Amino acid sequence: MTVFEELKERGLLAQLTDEEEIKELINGGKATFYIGFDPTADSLHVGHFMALCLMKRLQMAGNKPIALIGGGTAMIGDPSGRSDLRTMMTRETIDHNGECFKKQMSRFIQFGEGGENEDHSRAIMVNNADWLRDLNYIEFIRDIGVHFSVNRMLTAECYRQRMEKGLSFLEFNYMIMQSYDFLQLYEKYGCNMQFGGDDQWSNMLGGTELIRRKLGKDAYAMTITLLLNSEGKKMGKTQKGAVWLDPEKTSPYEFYQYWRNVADADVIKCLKMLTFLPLEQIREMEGWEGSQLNRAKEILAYELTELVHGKDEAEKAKESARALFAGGGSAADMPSCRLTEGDFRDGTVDILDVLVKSGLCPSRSEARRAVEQGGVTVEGEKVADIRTLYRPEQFSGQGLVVRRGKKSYKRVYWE
RNA sequence: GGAUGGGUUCCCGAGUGGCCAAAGGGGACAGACUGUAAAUCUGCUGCAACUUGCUUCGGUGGUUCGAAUCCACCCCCAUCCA
Repeated sequence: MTVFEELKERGLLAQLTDEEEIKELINGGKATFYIGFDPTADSLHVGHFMALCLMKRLQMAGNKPIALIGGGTAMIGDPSGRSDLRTMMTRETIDHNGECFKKQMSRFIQFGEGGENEDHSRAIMVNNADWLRDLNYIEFIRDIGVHFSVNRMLTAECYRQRMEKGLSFLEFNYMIMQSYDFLQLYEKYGCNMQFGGDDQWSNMLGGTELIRRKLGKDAYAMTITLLLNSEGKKMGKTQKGAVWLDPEKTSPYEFYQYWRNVADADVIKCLKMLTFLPLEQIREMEGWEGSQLNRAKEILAYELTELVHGKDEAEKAKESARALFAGGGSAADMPSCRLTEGDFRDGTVDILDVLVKSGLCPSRSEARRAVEQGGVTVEGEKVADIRTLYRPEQFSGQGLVVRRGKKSYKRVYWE
């Protein structure tokens, strides 16, 4: 099976400028393609992960990836898919974030050193801050700006949505900057293709058109399907925010749990789009029904945790989850928290403080509610009274497993 | 710059002087049912205290026994005009 067929089969492809050409190029390993990442946070998240997987797949087929860190474009902010203005970030923050991206990406993609005899498919990383930040305004609009029609730009989906809510001139320029990136990469590295999320389509088209007008050459663009859940919302978001790839921001256990809990309707789609499991194996799972799908979710969670955090972490997360949900025995690797001297008053802590200190509840009021509604368990015993007290020695050794609701656990201990 | 309409608790959105911690919906959370799913039903949703206190309605001052509600100034948003 060719890469192109595989991508198609997995449901990753959304829009393409020229299907035949693109198929030819990527199947033959002749493409040099780029994907842009705006460093708007200090870690990549699940949304980026799809793009990284795509990069990896194409790299394995012999194509050369260029990871573009948007140190310049991040200073403007992409209006696509947003209903409000982004908060402006300082140059320092953007640069710091870019560095963080770089480290995380190196785990997935093979980067080269840039030597002459290097394999074509080694990836390179560039930062558009290098050519965007020092642009001269007049020169730029004369040179590049002439090629853009405002009338056309306004008809682009990403701007149309913003016509109601308001769109600043700053953000309006984003498309032009991104198009300019493509042109730069085309000239410098012979980059002939751009990939990105489906919400990037109009920005990407801007680039191919700019290259045609400016150089009279053809370049191609292809978008990948946005990973939406069955309710039509972007996946990888929780009420707490994004699901991060950085273990400090989203622990491997939480990461695992996120995928373990996807809706029935989404499992197969996620397996296809996010994992590297062979398609035959996934097709088999498609036939699974009812509670058997639970098994598929476990596979999904394991696979992804392994990809992102490694085998050890994936095993640990799986064991913890099994112990908590299936067995009841306490697992050593579940999230834990340590109490300190100051947490005890008159030699005791009440259950509410335990809940707050462990981060299971944000306030005593909420902790009180949780207990009153029968949602709190300590070592498997339901806590009925909000004034239940605990002594330090009860937390020694393995500590106590405190549970709030069905899915939030913390092992609370005291040295 | 001018005119008009707006800024309410996580979100949408009522509320035009006390009965407002603020209707209603959504979301989130908890319970029941399940498969760590969905749907459904119930509860709950500012903080702290066991029935009382404290902080909130763009900002700052003011009027009043009392203001989300009235007044002044300011900031921000939308629409129309320039």
